Amino acid sequence: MENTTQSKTRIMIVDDHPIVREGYSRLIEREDNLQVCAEADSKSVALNQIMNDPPDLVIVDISLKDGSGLELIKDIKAQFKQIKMLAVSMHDENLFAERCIRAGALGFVNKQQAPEQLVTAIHRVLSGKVFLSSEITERMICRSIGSVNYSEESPIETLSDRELEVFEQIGLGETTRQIAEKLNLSPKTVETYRENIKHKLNLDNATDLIRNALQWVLEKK
Amino acid sequence: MENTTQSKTRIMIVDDHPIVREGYSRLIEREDNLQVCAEADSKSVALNQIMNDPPDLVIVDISLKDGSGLELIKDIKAQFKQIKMLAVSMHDENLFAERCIRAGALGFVNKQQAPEQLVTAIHRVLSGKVFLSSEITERMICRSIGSVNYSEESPIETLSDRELEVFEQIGLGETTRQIAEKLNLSPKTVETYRENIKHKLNLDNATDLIRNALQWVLEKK
DNA sequence: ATCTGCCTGGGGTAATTCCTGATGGCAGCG
DNA sequence: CGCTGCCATCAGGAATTACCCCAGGCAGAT
Repeated sequence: MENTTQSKTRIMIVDDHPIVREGYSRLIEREDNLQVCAEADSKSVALNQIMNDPPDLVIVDISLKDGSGLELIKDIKAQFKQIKMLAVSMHDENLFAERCIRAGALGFVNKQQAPEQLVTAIHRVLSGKVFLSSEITERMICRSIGSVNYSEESPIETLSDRELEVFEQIGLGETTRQIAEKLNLSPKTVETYRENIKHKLNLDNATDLIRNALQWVLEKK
Repeated sequence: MENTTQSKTRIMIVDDHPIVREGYSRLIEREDNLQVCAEADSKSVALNQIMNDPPDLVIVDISLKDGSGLELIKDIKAQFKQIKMLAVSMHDENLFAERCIRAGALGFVNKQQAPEQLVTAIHRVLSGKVFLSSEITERMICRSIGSVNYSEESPIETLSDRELEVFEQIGLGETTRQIAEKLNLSPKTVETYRENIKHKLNLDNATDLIRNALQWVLEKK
């Protein structure tokens, strides 16, 4: 971190699990031309560090404590256009891969994939190309062509980015007020999201909502 | 893995995320007297490997693909009494720590904790001691003091029959009103039960109550 | 240029939560 | 027997939240 070798590509890791960051570091520093220049465990810390010392590439886990990594990706894209981003998640790629790409990432890797995949993804993204699993690639193409019915296997996919964030927080046991504080929103806004989610998922009341969200979080679907 | 130094303690890692396993490996192999002897991404693979070549300690992520890591912990305890176990999870320790200990693990570490914590935990567990956060330790002690029977039972035992009935209904997703109709009670009465339950189980709000009730219902099977 | 969806929040009423307290029953105990 | 404690049952009232309707700004699509 203190030794700035000129030739190496500088990578920043954003994940709220220190042990996972260790894993990334190990994989990255095994490569000759890559080095880890910074780590962060939250959106705010990440943005600060990027401002002080911008890296070439940021690896973002989209499930962060203080809201969503999706927000971070959008912010980085808005403020630092030249920085490339690779999204990582333990969640189902069907649900998040497209969102990450739309938000501004160039690639998406699932944590269950092999470690070599991550390295491959890094190199592809650094060269400006997109890295996605073949399934997601195909799905995105089909959808852009207009095959309407290639989408929405689960009603959860119909949730917007923000709604999905709130849904996850509900599943983590947070109350409306707590979610509002975490995401820096008015409680009223969070209430609206809860209403929207209930409509989209066809849920009748708050109890059902909590139940579904909890189940989803536990099953990581 | 190929170099079998006699003096080193042999550790097995069970986690379904390869990148996370990398992180563990890096931390463990930084220690002079520890080595990673095997990795597994599921319960069945883990049990097979243990049968062929038992390690000294197993690190188990309790959220595995093929069911719960809790099952794995129980199985290992049943079949290989001498193997020590350390449970790891990204989920809230309040939800799982006690269960892991009851299942047979000697320690519990949250993935959000610092990496050094994991190393500390490994050493403690290897020396036969328990590793838990101070919060959980205190909670478990308080509970054993407060309850009549000193066994490792949950405070759910302290609920009266009626309270338990209501608790189960909550876990099944019924609202206060629905429960009142089902049990032929005034909604007010059901509310009182909910209050009592929250007190006895030390829960702060309705969300936590639903969360615990649902968890309990799911676990009964 | 209009339309649609998303993000953000406010207003107002119904419902629920949460705390306090009350009644009667029942069981144990001195 | 009277006292005490626990349980089941409900009520009152204040605070909070859920729920439904609505709206502006903004971005992308048609």
